[in-house]
Amino acid sequence: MPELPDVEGFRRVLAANAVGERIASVEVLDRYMLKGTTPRALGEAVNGERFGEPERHGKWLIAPVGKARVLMHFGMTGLLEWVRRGERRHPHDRVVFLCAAGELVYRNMRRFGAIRLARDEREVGRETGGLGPDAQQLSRDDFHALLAKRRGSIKAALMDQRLLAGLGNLLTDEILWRARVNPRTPVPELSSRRRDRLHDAVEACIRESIPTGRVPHGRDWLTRVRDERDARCPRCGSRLRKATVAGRTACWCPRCQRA
DNA sequence: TTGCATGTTCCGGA
DNA sequence: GTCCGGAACATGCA
Repeated sequence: MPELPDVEGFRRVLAANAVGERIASVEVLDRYMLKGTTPRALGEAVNGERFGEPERHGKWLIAPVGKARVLMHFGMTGLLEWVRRGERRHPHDRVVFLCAAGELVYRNMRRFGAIRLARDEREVGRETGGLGPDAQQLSRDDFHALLAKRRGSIKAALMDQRLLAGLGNLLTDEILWRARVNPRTPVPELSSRRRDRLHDAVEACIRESIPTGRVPHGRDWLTRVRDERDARCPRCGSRLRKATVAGRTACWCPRCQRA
């Protein structure tokens, strides 16, 4: 699941239910999910403290708890849920924050991803590992500046979290399809006008994904059709192409997005 | 049984 | 230093 819109949805789950709640204790069902910390250190940092207003940077959810920050990454199959106290555990529940009003559950089937702990605001950047600016609030000028130093394919650039944070495989394909840019295009070959179009597409795709809390399966989205066996372009009806680009399965329209 | 999956990291090579 | 491909990580599903 988790790309920027999904994590934004998890942020809302936390904001709507857990903010102001005091953490009685943390249940670490799978300590493998904890990276750079231990169940004990996590407990000592958060027990008795209250959740503050959560933030998101790229695919990371940042939950203030007292002075500390609990950092959550969801890998490919993670999610966050608010459940009633004493609710039966799901087999993939990994870490649970117990509060009086309910329980905040970090679930993750494949166990990619991590929960990290920053002792204060300053440690957040180090723990999340040098992320670029969040893709949701990236000005046109900043977008141009980022691409200016880039040489590889545009698909690789958009997915590079150190360049800009939040875009994954699905969202990147949507953006390229909307902007009518072939995923293999080397960044230096992109005209200024096409870079503008890409920036417009980044903004539009994110804006339209946020309310859903996922990459939409709407009428004019590749995501709706990309997994079909005879997938066709929602715009022109051409047969969609699939191939590995920048290490991931890219999906694009050979007619709308000519090389 | 094999291949693939919405993520990240590490390694070798160009 | 940059960039890419491939493998690895862990798990479930078609």
